[in-house]
Amino acid sequence: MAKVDTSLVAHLPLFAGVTPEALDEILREARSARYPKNSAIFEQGADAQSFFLLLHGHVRAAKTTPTGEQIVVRYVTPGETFGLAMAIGAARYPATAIAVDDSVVLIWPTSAWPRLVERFPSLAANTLQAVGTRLQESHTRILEMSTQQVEQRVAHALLRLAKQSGKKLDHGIEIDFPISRQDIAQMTGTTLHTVSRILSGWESQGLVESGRQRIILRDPHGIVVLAERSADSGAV
Amino acid sequence: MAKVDTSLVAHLPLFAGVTPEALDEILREARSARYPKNSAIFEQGADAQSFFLLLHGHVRAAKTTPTGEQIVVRYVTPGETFGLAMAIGAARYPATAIAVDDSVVLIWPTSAWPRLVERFPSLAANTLQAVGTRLQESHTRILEMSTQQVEQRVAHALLRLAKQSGKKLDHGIEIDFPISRQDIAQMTGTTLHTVSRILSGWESQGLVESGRQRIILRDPHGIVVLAERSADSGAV
DNA sequence: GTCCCGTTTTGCGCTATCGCAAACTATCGG
DNA sequence: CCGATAGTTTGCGATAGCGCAAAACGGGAC
Repeated sequence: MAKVDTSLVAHLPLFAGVTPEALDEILREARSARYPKNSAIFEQGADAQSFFLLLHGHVRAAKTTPTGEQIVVRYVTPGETFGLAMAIGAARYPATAIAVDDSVVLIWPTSAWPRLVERFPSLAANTLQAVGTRLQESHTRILEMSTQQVEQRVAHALLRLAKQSGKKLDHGIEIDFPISRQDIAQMTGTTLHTVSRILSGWESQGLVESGRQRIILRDPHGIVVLAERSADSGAV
Repeated sequence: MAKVDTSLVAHLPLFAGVTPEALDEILREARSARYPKNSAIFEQGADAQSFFLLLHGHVRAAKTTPTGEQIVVRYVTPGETFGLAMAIGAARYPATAIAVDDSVVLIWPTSAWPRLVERFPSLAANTLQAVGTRLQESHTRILEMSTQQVEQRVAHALLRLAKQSGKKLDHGIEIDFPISRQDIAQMTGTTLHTVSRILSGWESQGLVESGRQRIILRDPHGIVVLAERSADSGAV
């Protein structure tokens, strides 16, 4: 099995408080794999046989209803873990994970988790922290969906994406992976039509520049203003 | 300090894998307190000086926007922990906790957490599991808010409450603590007006019986049917 | 027993947003 | 270079649910 270079991952929060030797031992249990753009890493409902650490690329986690509607649960960025079904004692994945870009991941068998946690308790503590943060973010999302209009929610979503995966250009911030109107709709609880209308509007105001699966925030601050604007303050 | 009886809490999932002696040691660091109905246990934004385990009663965790709108994040039932800001590395509480009934809690100083986790790693693992489950539930809630109509969301919310805190009566299931239309609205992302209308409708169909801060599901199965009904299938 | 206050009910107009339909357009494979 | 395909734009009703307002109600405090 190809050995994984510890220096690539040693600095990750996940491994905070883990000695280099221990890290080496942890990595020895992992294998790495590459997933091409648009390929599925695991499917909702499938046996949770592995958990993952994203090294490179971007992964979209989406949850589907019995009737086929989807929401995007989150975008995974390099350095984050995903597919931790075992952390909640679930035997099956609660969502589907798709590589939105060519992606490289480390893969551990789920069965290794209890042993790893026992030998390296800080893994559990670090994971708890990560999951707690995500819970936090979930609550914020619920709060937004409950209290804000679609335009503000979209603004917040874009700002979050830009912060997480924004590439600074001289003329703005570009979201660093392919993302469609539909994806944004599924992040904000609306339809691709409404997202399209909103982005068209913003584009004509010079706030964004966008195209097929591509969005550049030309005026991030202007979008912050939109995001914070309370429902009434009228336009134009 | 009054000693807490270990037998009351030994069976909780939180303490799974913890020996009786260890449990004793953990409990020695806690104090207990009683909060009367409608009193605040902690406020959003306050210094997270303690974390809590609910022994008796019910606690509502709510998150407030800068503009004053609220959502109910969850209802805490006996045996669950809350106020675990430290788990996500936060120095302040992200929500407000209110006792909705006379409630009894165990209280640990936040500062004790790192030491407890180090000495008793299963605490971290168990907490991770609990937090993971809540993350899961959050995602389900987001999915519902994104894809279902208000009536279905209210149906789901009531069923969840009934499952969590339902008291079986011969003529139905009663939700075991005071809950207003407003509370349900804040759980489902709607207004108290709409909730009131929906409950009135259900009441006239014999599905529920309700009054001031009180709801009895007379026909739980009928409500399940409502909850699962897809958007189109019309009424009457 | 009576008063007061928080909760609930209900009516009515309004509008943000959906849903459907159709045209348009980049991008990629060949 | 060109056609096919997936993604995007836009128009036009339809409507679920909000927001406001006001009345009715129930329960506890004294």
